[in-house]
Amino acid sequence: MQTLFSHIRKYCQLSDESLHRLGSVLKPVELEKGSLLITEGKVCQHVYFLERGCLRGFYNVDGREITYWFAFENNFVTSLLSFVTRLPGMENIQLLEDCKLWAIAYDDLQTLYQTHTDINTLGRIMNERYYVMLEERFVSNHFREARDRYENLLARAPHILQRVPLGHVASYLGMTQETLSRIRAKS
Amino acid sequence: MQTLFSHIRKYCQLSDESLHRLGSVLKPVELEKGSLLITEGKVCQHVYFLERGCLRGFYNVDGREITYWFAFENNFVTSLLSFVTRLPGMENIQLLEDCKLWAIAYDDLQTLYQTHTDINTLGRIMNERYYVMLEERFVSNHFREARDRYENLLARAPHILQRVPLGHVASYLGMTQETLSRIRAKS
DNA sequence: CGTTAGTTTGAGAGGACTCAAAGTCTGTGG
DNA sequence: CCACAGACTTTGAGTCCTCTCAAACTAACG
Repeated sequence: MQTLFSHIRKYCQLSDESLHRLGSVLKPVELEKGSLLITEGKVCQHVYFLERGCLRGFYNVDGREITYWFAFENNFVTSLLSFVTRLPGMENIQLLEDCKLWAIAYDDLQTLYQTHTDINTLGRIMNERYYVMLEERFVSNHFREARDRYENLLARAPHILQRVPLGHVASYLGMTQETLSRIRAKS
Repeated sequence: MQTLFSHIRKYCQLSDESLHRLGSVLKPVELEKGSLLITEGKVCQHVYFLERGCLRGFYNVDGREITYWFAFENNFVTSLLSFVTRLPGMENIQLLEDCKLWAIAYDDLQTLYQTHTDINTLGRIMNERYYVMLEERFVSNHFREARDRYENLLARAPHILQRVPLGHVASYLGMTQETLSRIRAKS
């Protein structure tokens, strides 16, 4: 839990009282590689903090899995769309390694938002950061050539290639596994 | 300004005091079609509320303009990345019609966030909503065929096609203007 | 050492791109 | 009311990238 607290401290200062309250509603979760943390068709009830491991978010579009997000240590994870709208989401989140997480339930978080201003601020700041990251991803996906998208990823987040199966990365980059394999071969 | 207030009211209840304070820092802005509201290389200093008109956000990638966002009446507009990080952004925002906007400066907004809890909450909720919209866009862009992306747009936001030049829409959909024109011809 | 998951290689088809040119629409001034 | 300029859209032809389907290869693990 200290890992989470020191992660939070990077973005905003919480009072001891707020940290204590936050700590009291966090539940530890350990799951093994391959299992699904969040599945489509359900209302997402938790935000998770990923302390160890990595995972991917994916959609089923037209019979194929579209991976659009990876998370590694020290990141918050949820199906934000479903979590925020309280509607069933289309998103799946799958563990790519054995993971250690901390979960906070929707109702608990809303209560904290209302009772603790600094946690409300934390929520806003985290949201801003996630928006910004998604936007960066979005723009880099607009590179026309598959090769450019790959090289952009290589420059921006090479660690992804070291920990994630190629097929998922290819999907993340909007190309087939075969194309990505050929691009790498020619590097 | 009432337009803005009633827009806000849809998402969260602000106290009269908060509305009054918000109103006191808003500056009206009127600009004509074609002008740039935000340009790359600068730190974005404002969030705008678009009361009338429409505009687009675009990046210059590799010598060509990539339109990735449109905004119409009753939307907040900013270069969120630059606004949040306080770093120069790569984003441009251009008016596609004559527009009426309300501007709020960064410092004013931060002050309001600190002094008025309900405005902080509003900021968080707006961020959540914008994240969700971007994510939806992101996923719909993963449709493989250009035709599918077009039809998805047609189902989701047909008004865009009625108000925005085809070239921008094509860029928004990640295809050339010629391709989009041919797709429409075959519908 | 066999099984399975993951990656690479090959061949052929087709969609989207580029460059180029011809239409179409709209508003302005004569 | 017409003619024209400028912005926008469509059409054409040829090329190339990426896709699909298939099969072989490699690595990891029990």
